[in-house]
Amino acid sequence: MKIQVLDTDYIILEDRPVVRIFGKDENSKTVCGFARGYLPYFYILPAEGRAGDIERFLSSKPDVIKYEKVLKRHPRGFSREPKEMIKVTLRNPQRVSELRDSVKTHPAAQEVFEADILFKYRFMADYKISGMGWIDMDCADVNTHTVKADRAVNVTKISPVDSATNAQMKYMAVDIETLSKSGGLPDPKEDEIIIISLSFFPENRGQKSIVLTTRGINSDTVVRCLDETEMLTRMNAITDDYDPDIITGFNINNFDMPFILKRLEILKVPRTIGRCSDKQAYTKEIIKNRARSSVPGRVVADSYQLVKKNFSFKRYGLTDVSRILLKQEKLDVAHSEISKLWNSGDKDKIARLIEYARKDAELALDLVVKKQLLDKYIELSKLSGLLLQDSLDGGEATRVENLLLREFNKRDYVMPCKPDSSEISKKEREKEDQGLKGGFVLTPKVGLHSDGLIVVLDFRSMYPSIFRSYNICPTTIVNGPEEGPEIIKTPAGYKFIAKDVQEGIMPNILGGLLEERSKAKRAMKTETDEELRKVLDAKQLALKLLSNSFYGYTGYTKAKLYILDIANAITACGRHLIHTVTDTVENRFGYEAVYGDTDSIMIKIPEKDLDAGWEKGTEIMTRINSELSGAMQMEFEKLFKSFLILTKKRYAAWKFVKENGLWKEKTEMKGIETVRRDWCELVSETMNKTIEIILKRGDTKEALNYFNGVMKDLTENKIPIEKLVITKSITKSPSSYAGVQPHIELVKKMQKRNSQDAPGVGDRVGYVIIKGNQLLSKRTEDPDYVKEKRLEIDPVYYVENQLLPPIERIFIALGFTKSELLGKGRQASLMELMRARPAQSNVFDGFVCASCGDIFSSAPLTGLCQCGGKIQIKTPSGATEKITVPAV
DNA sequence: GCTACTCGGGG
DNA sequence: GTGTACGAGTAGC
Repeated sequence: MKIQVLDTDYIILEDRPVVRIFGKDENSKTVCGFARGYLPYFYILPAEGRAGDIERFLSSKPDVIKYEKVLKRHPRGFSREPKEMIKVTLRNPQRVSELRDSVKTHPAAQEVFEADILFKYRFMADYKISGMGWIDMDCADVNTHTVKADRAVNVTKISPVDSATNAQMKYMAVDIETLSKSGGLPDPKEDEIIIISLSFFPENRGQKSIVLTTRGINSDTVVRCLDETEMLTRMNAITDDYDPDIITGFNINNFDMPFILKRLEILKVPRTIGRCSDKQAYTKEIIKNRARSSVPGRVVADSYQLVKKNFSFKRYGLTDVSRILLKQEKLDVAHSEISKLWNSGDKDKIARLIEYARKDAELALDLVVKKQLLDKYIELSKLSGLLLQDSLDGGEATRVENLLLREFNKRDYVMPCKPDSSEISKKEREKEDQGLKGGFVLTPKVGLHSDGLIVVLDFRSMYPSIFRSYNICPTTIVNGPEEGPEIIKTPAGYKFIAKDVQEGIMPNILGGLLEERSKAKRAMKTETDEELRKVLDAKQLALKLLSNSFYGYTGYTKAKLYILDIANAITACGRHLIHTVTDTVENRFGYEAVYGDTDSIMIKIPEKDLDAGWEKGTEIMTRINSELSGAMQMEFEKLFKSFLILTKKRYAAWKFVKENGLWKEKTEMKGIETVRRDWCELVSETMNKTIEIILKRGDTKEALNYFNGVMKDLTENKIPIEKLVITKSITKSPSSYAGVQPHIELVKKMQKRNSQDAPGVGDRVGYVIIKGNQLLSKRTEDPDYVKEKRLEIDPVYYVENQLLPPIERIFIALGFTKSELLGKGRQASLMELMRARPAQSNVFDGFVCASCGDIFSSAPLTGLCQCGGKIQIKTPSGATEKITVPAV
């Protein structure tokens, strides 16, 4: 029988482990296979001549079933011969850590290997099983009540099957509504769940969603329950019946799942939402705000976490995320309204709350299903071997390590154990002293380049290719004084054994990954089915991610194979390469390299026509590549028609790419933020427009005029207030804030006006800064209130604190001075004064009234204090400068 | 310019 | 479960 592996775990039966494999067969039926007879083991390298002592020690241990001498290769440092090690086999995985720790401290043991590999992964590695991979099992049906599956079987033989297909998965999204007694976030110890909404893909018995509730009216998709206990019991029953493979929800890992599990525990309802009755689901909060759930036989995938990892947005609330990604609206119910609706006694209001909950679960589901958010992680599982759950939750190091284990074992190498905390701090100190140098960044020719084209050349997969071309691997590193033809010396002087003597494992793995990636990319070009094309793209991305993780892994102090020399060897090769290329381009070809970072170089050519530039770029690429070794080649894929460089790592470019013989253009920005959560929309809009004018029209004067126009509109109150709203969130009760914070001051104000509608803890407050002569933080105001009362916004604040800082960087790179930037005119001269002072000296600290001593962060436009006194410039020393701020 | 600390998302 | 844990963005020197 063939199944796709979704999850594995093990149970202990008669003091021996039984591995359980949960999967889906070709008809998408659920299968659970039991594999008996597989036992945990690890390796010991005895100190010189002390193998006998180790054996005597092991023979005294009742947990040990057997031990035997085996020949294994040490993973660190090149050696021609394997070493004699002792392989210990135990009966129970749970006893391994104890034995491992006692062996580690035994004086006759030099090093212990593979003694910290999860039993299920030990099993999967030995049987070549990957998460989401297909296997063929010889098996016989078995009767059991311990697992919930369409079929349960005893497995006698397993072999991996190579298949790119995926079984149809069943998805269920969960969303709960709760009421909070405290007023803050609900607490499962205190507060109960009032609504559970579940949504399904594919449909569950013809229904897209079901809402469980203790109030409201029964219908096809609304189930009225007596109490919370019944609601939770029914949720369990629905889960059993529908039998989802994937459980999702928006922020389910940090809210819904822990909440539900805690309520189940408190109400003594079994927590068996997984595919077995003998193991409860659990969540563990690792560090604050970082919980992870485990539901046996299923996968918990948090759509919030998936969106956050795969898209770059300003905010990640369900409202914004579904609007952008799904073009769907969430039903809006402010959380303060939930209890009002719930307790209203009004059927319609309760129905509205029910539909709100339903929509939330549907959106959470749609995100995962419609945006195919799991595809990349499914591919990562197939490649690395990790279970899907761990591909979703784990980091890059976990993936690399799991893959390394399999590949090392294939060639009789053993993997080291993870370093303990004292070893990690030792490595951190080493890394601190020796340092890990990064890529080389060419000094940029700051400013606008629009007099000709820019040819952009990149090394494709630079670091992975360096592993390959220098045969860099922990297993090939040579540390002694040896030299000679068998040894490759890298530019920084690190040495590795030549590939024809012995190929490194990392170079070998990377060769496979790079090849697979080009295959996937090629297949993508001809694939017409949109769905399949997306899967190929996910695979291609997974391959890129995984191959790019190897370099970082070797420099990660918690890695089993952290080797700083390798990380340093790689970046040094990279710097050497890009250096050589730059030198060739500038000194031999006679072009100007205007910028470059790590693996890329931007070359200015006189041609202005795109096709001519394309020809020239290709020629430059060919000339460079003919001088490089075959393994390291540069690619020419894009031209910049104009290129605005602000500093290292910050630039904007008008990019042109040739696709199927046609030119496609795009603005490319690196390191220039146009959206930031503490900037109002006007800033983003003005920045984008300014950059666009500069790049596409090449007219810096026009850009400046545009900017001056925005400032003018601002002072003349012509900017819609919506574009001036700044949002910040309230994280704790307003009274407990130590300092004065603008948005908190506004909340206090709003509470005084109407405590009912004032935002509370956890809410985001949108505010604007209005004119006035008080401290900035006192001049925050509710945008609606401003509209209603026709208050004026403070243009000085918006120019000074919002617009100017980012825009100034752009104009300064273009060679403008601040006074040119601020223009002339009465208001502007004040702005100029405010701007100029802190730049000249850093004694500027705000404004002060000469008569009453009131302090202002920005000067009142009247130039006078409320008391009528003159405003002067204040310095930190307390001394007030004699300069009086002119009135406007 | 760098390092330390905070906060997200959910009700 | 043979366990292990974030990361961007902002404030503060």
